[in-house]
Amino acid sequence: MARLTPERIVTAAIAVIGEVGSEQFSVRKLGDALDADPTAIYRHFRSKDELLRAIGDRSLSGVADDLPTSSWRACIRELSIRIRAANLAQPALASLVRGAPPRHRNELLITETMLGQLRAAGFDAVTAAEAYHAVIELTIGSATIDSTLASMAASERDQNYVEWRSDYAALDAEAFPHSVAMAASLYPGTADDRFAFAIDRLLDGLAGQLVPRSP
Amino acid sequence: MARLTPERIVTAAIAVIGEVGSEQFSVRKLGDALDADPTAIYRHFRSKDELLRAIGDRSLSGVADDLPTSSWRACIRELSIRIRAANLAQPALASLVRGAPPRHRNELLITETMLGQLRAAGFDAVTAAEAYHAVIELTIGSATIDSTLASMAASERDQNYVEWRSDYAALDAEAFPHSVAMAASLYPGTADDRFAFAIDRLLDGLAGQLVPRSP
DNA sequence: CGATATTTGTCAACGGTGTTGACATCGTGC
DNA sequence: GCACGATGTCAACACCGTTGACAAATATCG
Repeated sequence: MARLTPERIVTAAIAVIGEVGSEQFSVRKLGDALDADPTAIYRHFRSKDELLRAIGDRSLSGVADDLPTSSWRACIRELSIRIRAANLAQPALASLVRGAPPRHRNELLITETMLGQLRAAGFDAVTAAEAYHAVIELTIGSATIDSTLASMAASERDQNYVEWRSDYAALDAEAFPHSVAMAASLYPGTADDRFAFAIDRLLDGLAGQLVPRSP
Repeated sequence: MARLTPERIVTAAIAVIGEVGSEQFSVRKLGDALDADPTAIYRHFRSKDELLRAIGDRSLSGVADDLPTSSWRACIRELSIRIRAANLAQPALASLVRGAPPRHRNELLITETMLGQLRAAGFDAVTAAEAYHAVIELTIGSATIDSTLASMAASERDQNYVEWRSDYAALDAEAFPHSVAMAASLYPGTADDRFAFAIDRLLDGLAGQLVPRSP
């Protein structure tokens, strides 16, 4: 019987990443966690990158389940919030999104769901595609920027915000008047709040593209 | 006289990245390009990460110069397009944006410019901060997603699009009806076009937050 | 100028990485 | 039972970022 399977490897890899962080994750550590020779992994994945993609897809499982059906906006909003959360929890997802189109199961499900919602909302094919790309870009960008912060404890995170704001406040007020004046207002709310604001404004703008003259 | 300076090192590093790509960039290759021992670099930068940040800031030079003054939307639009272009040309910028707030000169200049435009447009401090974060998130996300494609030749890139669309078209039409139906419409226009659409819709949404009852 | 102190470049080395090829072992189909 | 392919093991390759000890060059000061 095969002791190792792709599923077991991915599960163990997620556990290892949870312990040591995605930066320090290595094939050798994964081998140790599996009580197997590190190179045995290469019997199931062609490369570490392929393994990372599988990890990414795993962490997207369930993301498109039980979404709100009240409106296309509510559905896409919730979906993008979940995608962002999955990315924050699992930075390995980054390697899945880099340039390559969705090829794995859960990715395809996300695309299908979003395209379906946009079409049902009344967007024509090209605009729906553009809107889809826009939502994904914003979601990935937010996750990328917040990823370092998300891996910190809440208190440490707050401490960072305090420091950053005082850094801005300490700038040369002549060269950077607005930064200084707004120092206290920067990084408002939580990172989740800021993303909610951003996606809501994007959805506002997208809604404006809909049926300019029908009702 | 000091043969090596931070400026020379950064310049050489950008050249090396241009040749071998940012993935393959290493301190040893940089040392070769400088005709110096690789470890000499550590006399000028504490770590490779610090060097990457300096590279990032260098590639942002001029990004905030001569921006359109016709409207806040035109200004922010152009600025974000330039930031995205800089990120695509120089993937090392990614390490600059990950979680850390702007600390280098050009980054601070970008923040200052954008905050100033938003305040002048009439946004209150908190909303201006939220809008700033939203624009940056979308810009970084688009650059992240497009970075792999941007490093390819135009013909190769087109070839990729063709393949991806046919991948979608070949999906199971029962499980992924919208993906199949819209296969030909996916990845519309150029990546630049798609970003322009996205930033315009986000700016639409942000404009909707302005003075709901004044004029 | 000379002597001294600090900065800068060189070298060897450490501990780590992803990956490959040769070899042994195991489970399964004939 | 045997052969064969899939899987696990081991040693090794070619890299990587980084550090410490030492030499050369430069700056500082009497």
